[in-house]
Amino acid sequence: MISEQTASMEDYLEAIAKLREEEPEVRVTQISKRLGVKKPSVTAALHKLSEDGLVQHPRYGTVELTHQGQRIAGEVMRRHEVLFRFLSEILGIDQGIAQEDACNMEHLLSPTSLEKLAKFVEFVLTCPKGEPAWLEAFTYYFEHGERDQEIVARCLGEES
Amino acid sequence: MISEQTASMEDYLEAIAKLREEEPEVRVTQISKRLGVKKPSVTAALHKLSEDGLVQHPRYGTVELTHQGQRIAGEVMRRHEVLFRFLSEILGIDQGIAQEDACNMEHLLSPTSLEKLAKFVEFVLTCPKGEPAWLEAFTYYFEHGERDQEIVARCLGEES
DNA sequence: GTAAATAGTTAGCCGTGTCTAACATTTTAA
DNA sequence: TTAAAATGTTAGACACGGCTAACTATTTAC
Repeated sequence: MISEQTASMEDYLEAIAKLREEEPEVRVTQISKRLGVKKPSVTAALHKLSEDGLVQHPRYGTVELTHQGQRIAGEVMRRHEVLFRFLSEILGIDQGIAQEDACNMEHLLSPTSLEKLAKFVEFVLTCPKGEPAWLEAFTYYFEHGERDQEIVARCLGEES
Repeated sequence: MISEQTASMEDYLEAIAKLREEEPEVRVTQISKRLGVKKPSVTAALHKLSEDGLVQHPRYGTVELTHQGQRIAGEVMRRHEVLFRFLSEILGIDQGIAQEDACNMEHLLSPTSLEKLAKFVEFVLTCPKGEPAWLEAFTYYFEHGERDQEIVARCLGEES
């Protein structure tokens, strides 16, 4: 019942959880394809996760997450989601790259940073009147290398 | 002259570069202490980096980065710096945790995301009139769970 | 119902990166 | 100048997480 998992094991848990959302049965071959690893690697990983009480996997059978496994998979997916949204929706990064980066970093973000980042994303994207002026200003700044004075003035409002 | 390095090797390069900033001579023991690994691990790493043309290291001697090594170390440090500033100065995360998270993620951020994030940090922190109102608004939002209407109004300016 | 195809496992290998124990070198200080 | 301390290396082990080759079990199709 060990819960601290390596990045690799977290990837397996996440893959199983995602596959489970798509199909009623999860099998070694699906996991293998999804993660781009060979089947014996999956078998080995499942064996380890099984020992840690995170998956159930009868020989030649289907794969199920235990409650613990689901909990961890959920945490990983949440980190992925938050990172992905930050990268794609706030920084405006191409979705493919954002997915890749989120996949890589999702194993390393501390709980503290996760919560702050989640709030930050939520704050920005649920801003009254939609996307705030400063996000627009950032896009302009990134593309042109300098600020658009008109947007800046709008951003600063009556303080300017 | 291979340049794609693992996270671990990047850590060594970064540590050497940082130590070199502090002292005129870099030795195995310093690297060992800084990274929290035993000396034989350092020796092994230096051997590999030496083969890749990234460090110079005579037996029992001091460690120097080659130009290539410096270049890579510089890139890692830049990624670290950008991540750290984002986490600590924008999200307002405790410096210790921000350092840790930056250390972990610095090996994984894609060039695209790095540039966007760098611009984002620069944009926010060099905003005319200092810290923009929305950063203040975010802090309030994070701490209280809801928006301060007065700040929102200020943030939105004449658009509201 | 049996043969072929598919799915899954086992065994054994490899590279990475860590460690300890033992040895070698260099530096320091008496 | 030489003995002790500090520094660094080598050798060998181990965990992790991939791989291939060969085997076993299950499913499919005739």
